[in-house]
Amino acid sequence: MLEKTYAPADVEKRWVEAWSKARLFGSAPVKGGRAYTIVIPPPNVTGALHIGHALNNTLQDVLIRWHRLHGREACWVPGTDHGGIATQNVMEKQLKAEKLSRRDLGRDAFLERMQAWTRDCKKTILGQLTRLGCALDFGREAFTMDEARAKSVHHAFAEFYKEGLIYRGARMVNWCVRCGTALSDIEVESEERKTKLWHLRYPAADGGEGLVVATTRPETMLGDTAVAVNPKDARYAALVGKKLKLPLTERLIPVVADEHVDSAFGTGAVKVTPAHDVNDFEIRQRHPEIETLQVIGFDGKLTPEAGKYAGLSRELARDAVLKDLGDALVKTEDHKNAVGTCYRCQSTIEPLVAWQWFVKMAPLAEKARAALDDGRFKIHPASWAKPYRAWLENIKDWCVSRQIWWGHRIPVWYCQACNAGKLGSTSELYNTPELKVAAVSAARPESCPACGGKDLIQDPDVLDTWFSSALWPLSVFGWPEKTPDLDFYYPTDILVTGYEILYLWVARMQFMGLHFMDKVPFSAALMHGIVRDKAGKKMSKSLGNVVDPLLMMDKHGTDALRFALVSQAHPGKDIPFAEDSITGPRNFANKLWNSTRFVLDYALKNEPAPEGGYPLAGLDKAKLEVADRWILARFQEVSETARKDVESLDLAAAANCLYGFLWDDFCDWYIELSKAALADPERGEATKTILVQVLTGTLKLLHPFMPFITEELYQALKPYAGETAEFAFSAGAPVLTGWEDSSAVKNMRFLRLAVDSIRRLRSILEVHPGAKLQAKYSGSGGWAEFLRDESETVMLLGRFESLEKVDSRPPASAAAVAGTTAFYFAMEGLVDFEKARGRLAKELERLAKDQTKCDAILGNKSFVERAPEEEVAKVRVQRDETVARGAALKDTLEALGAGRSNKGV
RNA sequence: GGGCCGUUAGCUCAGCGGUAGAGCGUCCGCCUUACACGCGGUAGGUCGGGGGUUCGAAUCCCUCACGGCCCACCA
Repeated sequence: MLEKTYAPADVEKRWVEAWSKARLFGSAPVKGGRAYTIVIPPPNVTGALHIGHALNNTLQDVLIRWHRLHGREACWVPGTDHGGIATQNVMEKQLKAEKLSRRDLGRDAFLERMQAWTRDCKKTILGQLTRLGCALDFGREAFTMDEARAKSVHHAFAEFYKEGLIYRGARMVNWCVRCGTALSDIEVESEERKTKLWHLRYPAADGGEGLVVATTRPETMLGDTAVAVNPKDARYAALVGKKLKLPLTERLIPVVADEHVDSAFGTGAVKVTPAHDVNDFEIRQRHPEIETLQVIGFDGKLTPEAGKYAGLSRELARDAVLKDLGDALVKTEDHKNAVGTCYRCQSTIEPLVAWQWFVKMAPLAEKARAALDDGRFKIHPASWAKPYRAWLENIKDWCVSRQIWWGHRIPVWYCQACNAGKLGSTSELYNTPELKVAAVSAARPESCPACGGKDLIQDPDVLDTWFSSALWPLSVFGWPEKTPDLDFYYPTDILVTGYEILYLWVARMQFMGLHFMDKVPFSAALMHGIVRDKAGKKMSKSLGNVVDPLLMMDKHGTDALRFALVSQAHPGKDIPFAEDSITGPRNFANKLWNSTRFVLDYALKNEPAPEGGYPLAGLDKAKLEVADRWILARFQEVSETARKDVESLDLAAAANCLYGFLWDDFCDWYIELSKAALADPERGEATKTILVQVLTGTLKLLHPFMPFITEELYQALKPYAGETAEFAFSAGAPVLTGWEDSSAVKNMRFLRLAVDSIRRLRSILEVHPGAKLQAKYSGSGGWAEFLRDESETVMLLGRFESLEKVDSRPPASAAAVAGTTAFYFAMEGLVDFEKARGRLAKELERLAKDQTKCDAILGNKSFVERAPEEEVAKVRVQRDETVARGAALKDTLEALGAGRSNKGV
């Protein structure tokens, strides 16, 4: 016997254990089987999971369970990501609390601490995923920095190197001063800031007035080595080729003409600082006569080249320079400017020239573009395809070296002898040009292949964390080994992730997969939105609007949380979420619970299940009643709709469709109707069968969305359903064919219309809900006959004591109308007549409006002539019904006028 | 500066060519023998503005406004 209210905690705990014990989610290649594979977007080992992870993983779990239910060899690979800079930052914060830095510890000790942290964090994360109900194949757990994944990374690096797709070069890179490393272009976020545009006068070397440049970064003027103007700009034509005197310094700098300069912006003259600005760097490449002077160092402080400003931070140097410029600062205006910031620590990016490792992207991107264009890869929603293609077509090389410690060490070795002492004892090579590579290998080579030297050092940098993530769909199946897993599961079926990492991750997986396997790593990507708060703001600790998924699970149940998230997760749309989003789904869980209680306790009276249960096959369709045929037809239709929704990746639509069916169709109507049918010895068995089968089937379809409660209820129902699967997970989808039945659907629609109408009238007349009325009905055509057969049903739902047919309206009766059929009941002693008259009058008004509208439409000749016949017929029927209802209401009003109120008498 | 998405009931969102829908909230009844995490009923919308196509438009086209996002080297 089930409790009255569903209590999730105990149920969830039990099934987590049972599933785990049964190794239910394990998967292995099956000959002739059809895989359905997903690799998890591995969460960074930076801490506990947040609600975004809950969404991401719930969606994947729905897909995995759904496809398992529908017969696929589902495999969901779990794992975590070492998380590079992000994770190192977490550790550095911890160290800071102990008043330590990573350099205090040294590289080895630091990495040891990182490993320990990682172990704990992985445990937390996998525990949380388990708690969320994720059907992950835990035997396949992977980590982006474990031994197997390291092999993939080293192999990919070596292959790229061999093919000339990876190279070391000096470029202007995005340098994060706080993190102390270079970043790739897409790891820089741009942030609009209110700042100033400063106008500075640079006098001519010959004593002339020179010109005025406009800048947003006055401190970099110390590194200016030229001024550029547009070649077509007549204002400055005479100055081109001349020298200017750079204020605050003794240096003379040339004026050059360059197409890049926009004459309309600022003063039309641009100061050129090749060491600290991407554009200026490029201008210098077009004008080799320009020198380069680095005045800001990798530590974010001014270099000795900056003279007396050396050692100041960028910010302080700006203040000092502006102060010292004096009259040379001719104007200051407000200006909005986009500033690059580090996506991991939000500090302002400094563009600096450094020696880094780069991956050549154009050839890789070209393959990805082709896969997109010929449909081998599809993005959902499709609106992301365009920006994705644009990105592929304008791609720049990928800076993959990071000057941090936590990551895959770059597998490159340099020979001291061959590099003529350039290496020294330094652990930083980003300032060291033109190094000769001795070997590309994970392990230390015996000796230098070129000179036989034994003094080899490994590149101190590590790879961008996204490099190993990019290989994830390959590496988790053992690539580069040709494993049976790789053969069976690759390419995977779908990748589910947030749109914010489309370029950082999704695109690069496409690159790697297409390059190394010549096959897309996944044929579809489902890009979901971000979970926001109810005001549409991103959740963040500083705003204090974060919702802890674990707390939600504890308070309302995991299934409720999952359903709340999925039922709002339309592809590509953000999800507004607050704790009250869960109450609806929580109530729904309870509804499932109680409908099962009804079937087991009330319908089946907890009798033991007969051998083989109550199979659908045992039904004789010819002997079924309208309601029976209707609910079966609806169920078949709903399973089909849900299947299509999942196929088109609109999981929210599938969830909502099942929700509506269970609550509205099954509970509100079928269960209510079954109460009479169960009492009828001729219909009892069939009704039990339908109750059991439709409920069990719905629970199975809901299982991917709400695995715990459906498992619990499935276990209770399965003997009655005649099922033998050990778990709902592997029970197979309900099989429904041949139950479509348009006449049952039509009849049921009429029945519902009739009951709705009766209920409305009862409510208008304030008939006590418990009062049983003596009712009569009249009507012509087929419905009258239908009602005779269904009088039991109408009596039950309309709460009538009796229902008999009459030819015309009994005097002093109220009438409820469905189509052209009317139900009457006496009003004697029932109502507050005044109030009822008011409401009836209002409804009459509405009907009159409807009728006018119908008449207008039908009076429109071109509509009648040109619209399809069935549309015209629809309006005609509607008009007739409106007229009939109006007449009945008028009668009722009249009767009310004749009657006497018993209120206040 | 380009591009994309959105603007529908008080709130959050479905609907995407045939008389405006759901959930939550409101209000009014009901502890009706599965469920008060419930049942029945009710109010509430010129579907962002303006044009156009069509017999008919929330739904297609154009345009404007307002949000949001992505991309971009205007110093």
